[in-house]
Amino acid sequence: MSRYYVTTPIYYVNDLPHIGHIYTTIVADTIARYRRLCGDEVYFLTGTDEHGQKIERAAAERGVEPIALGDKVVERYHRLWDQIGISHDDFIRTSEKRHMTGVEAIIRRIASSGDFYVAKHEGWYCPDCELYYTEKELLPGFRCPIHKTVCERRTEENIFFRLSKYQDRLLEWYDSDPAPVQPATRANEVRSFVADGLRDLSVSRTSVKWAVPFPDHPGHTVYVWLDALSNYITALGYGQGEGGESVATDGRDLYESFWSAGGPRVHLVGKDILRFHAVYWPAFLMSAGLPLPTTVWAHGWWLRDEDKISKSVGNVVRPDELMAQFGTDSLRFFLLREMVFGQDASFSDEAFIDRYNSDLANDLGNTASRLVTLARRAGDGHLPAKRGDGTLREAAETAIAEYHAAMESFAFNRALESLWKLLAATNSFLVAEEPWKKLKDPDAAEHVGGVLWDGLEVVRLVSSALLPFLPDKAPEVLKAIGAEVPSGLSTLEWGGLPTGAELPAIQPIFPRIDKKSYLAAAAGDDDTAKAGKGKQQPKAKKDKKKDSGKADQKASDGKIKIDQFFDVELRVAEVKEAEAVPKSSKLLKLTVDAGEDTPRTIVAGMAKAYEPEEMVGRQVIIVANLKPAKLMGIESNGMVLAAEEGGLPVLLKPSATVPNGTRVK
RNA sequence: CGCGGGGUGGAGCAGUCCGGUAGCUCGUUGGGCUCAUAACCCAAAGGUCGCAGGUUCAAAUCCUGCCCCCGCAACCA
Repeated sequence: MSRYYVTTPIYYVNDLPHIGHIYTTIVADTIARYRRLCGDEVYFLTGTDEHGQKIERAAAERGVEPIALGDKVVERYHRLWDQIGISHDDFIRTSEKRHMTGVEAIIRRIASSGDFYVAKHEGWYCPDCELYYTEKELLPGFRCPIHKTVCERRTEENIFFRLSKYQDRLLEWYDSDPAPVQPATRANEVRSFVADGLRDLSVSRTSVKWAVPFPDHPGHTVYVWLDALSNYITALGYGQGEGGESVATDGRDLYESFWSAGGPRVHLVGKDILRFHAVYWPAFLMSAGLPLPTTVWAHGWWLRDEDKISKSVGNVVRPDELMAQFGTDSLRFFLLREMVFGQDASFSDEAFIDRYNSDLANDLGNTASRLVTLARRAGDGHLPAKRGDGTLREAAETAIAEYHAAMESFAFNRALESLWKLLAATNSFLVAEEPWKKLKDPDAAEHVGGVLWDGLEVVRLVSSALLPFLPDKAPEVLKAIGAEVPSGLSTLEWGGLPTGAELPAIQPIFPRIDKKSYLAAAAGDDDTAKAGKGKQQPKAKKDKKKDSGKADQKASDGKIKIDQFFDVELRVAEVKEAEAVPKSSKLLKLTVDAGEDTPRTIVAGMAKAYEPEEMVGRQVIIVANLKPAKLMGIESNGMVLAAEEGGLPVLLKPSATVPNGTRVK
């Protein structure tokens, strides 16, 4: 028995919860429940990250206070976690006083070790965005990519953290045993990132108001990640005492118990934010002289292939609907069974249904069901009077041992596999024993009872082991076989099923899903959804990053005036030279004659469909009065028109040869 | 040399860190059973573990080189 601390990242309230958040949180919950089942004292933390410019701006757009925006999203999280059965002990919000006080305390400790310094930061600043852009991000002429206005060269004073100072200590930490960063491939990535050299980190902003004020530096606020990462200890009461010490909650000093006392401190994160957790956070803690986490575990992503989603009915992702229809436990089960923890995996309705039917409905549900029915017949509505303790016992003990080993290393899929191997062994055992043939034979009664008791005991063990995975359904199975819904250590030891007790009839706990009709219905929904949104959606997706101010020139019906069309100068041009652009998969550099004094260079995204050789001598239609732009460092003066089919361009050309430079209208 | 993921029976994937008869789910074929949620059991077919070298008694697994696929980014002006 020990103390165990497990956290999810705190989720940014700019985003509504999605499958990624759900996954991490379910994993953390499963770990927490497992540790509790093993008798550990567990503290499980999740929460929300609420500061920063994005929130500030999103709130301003809606004309509300940032905190109101946070409140709303937090409400969603609470509802969702409640629905999924997340058993967190605390939910921290970075907008809370307790957190902000704690952040201050951490910052003071870092400051006292001399790791902050003030320096100037210079860059291109857009006053409308209140943001710095790198030169790369700017449009030609140093214009803001969003507002198209000219950015100012501005200098800001920032507080920097001496991250570089911790390079060696971080490298040492990665190599310590047991390895704190998991899985190993991710640890290697982090190690090489650090080994390449660390630059000091700017940890304050003067442009962001919705943030923790930086202690002793009026006008500065704390960089969101320094703020956010601190939650892992501020939630435990760190730094909230008068002198910056930790403070007890409900009579317990949580920080002392779960952080500084030396038990496991596990951060679960998505691989996208590993760097913050495996580099910045430990460095902050080193500087503050505080203990580091024991494990930072980065998991993979749930993927879905856009093409597959639209083309094949079986691949539509709809966790909400699946949850609503088949219960949150089946989603929990799917996510943990299907993904090798640490790697990426893909999500599809079809895979979900297959898993559900074969694992939950058939192997678990049906096995429980056949055993209960048999036992009721054999025992006249009662559990067998005596235990069997036959060959299944050994199989069960092996499987449970494998399960524990897998759970210790977060190999959830393997833990589940072991349990399912045991269920298979049980079905196989039943067929070998054929208890249904001897139900009416009084001489065989004791033997049959033993066989059935053993089978049910396996179901009890498996269901108990599934409590962390299926907090809702596992107890149902246990009740259905006449077992206690257990707590404590002994639940996973052979022999917990009572004998002789009354056993009511069983109802299907995991009713089979009719895959065909579900997928057909889903396909129907999909078509309707497509018909409704079809027009804007692909476009909105493609342009979402670059373009948000373009639409305003169009009339509301989407039509333009003819003179607007004539603003576009289309001309016939002949390709004189063509070559592939080095290191580019899509671009060809063309030199074309548009009837002008000098040939012009156009860079066109057509390398996937056309070889440079076949372009030479060909006439194409170009937009001649397009503003020049740089592509892969080459200035392009115009654009070649093409129809797009299947993602590939198909060039336009005049149906008869005309002089170069001929106007097209 | 942009970053990352991957290439294992028909499909989807484990196994690779810590070499030792290649495994799971689904599907296919044949048989069995009839207690159970059209479920369950048995058997079979099907793989030169991307390619080529190397280390080793032994390589899917370790080393070297190479090929291919998929995301993302840069770049479809």
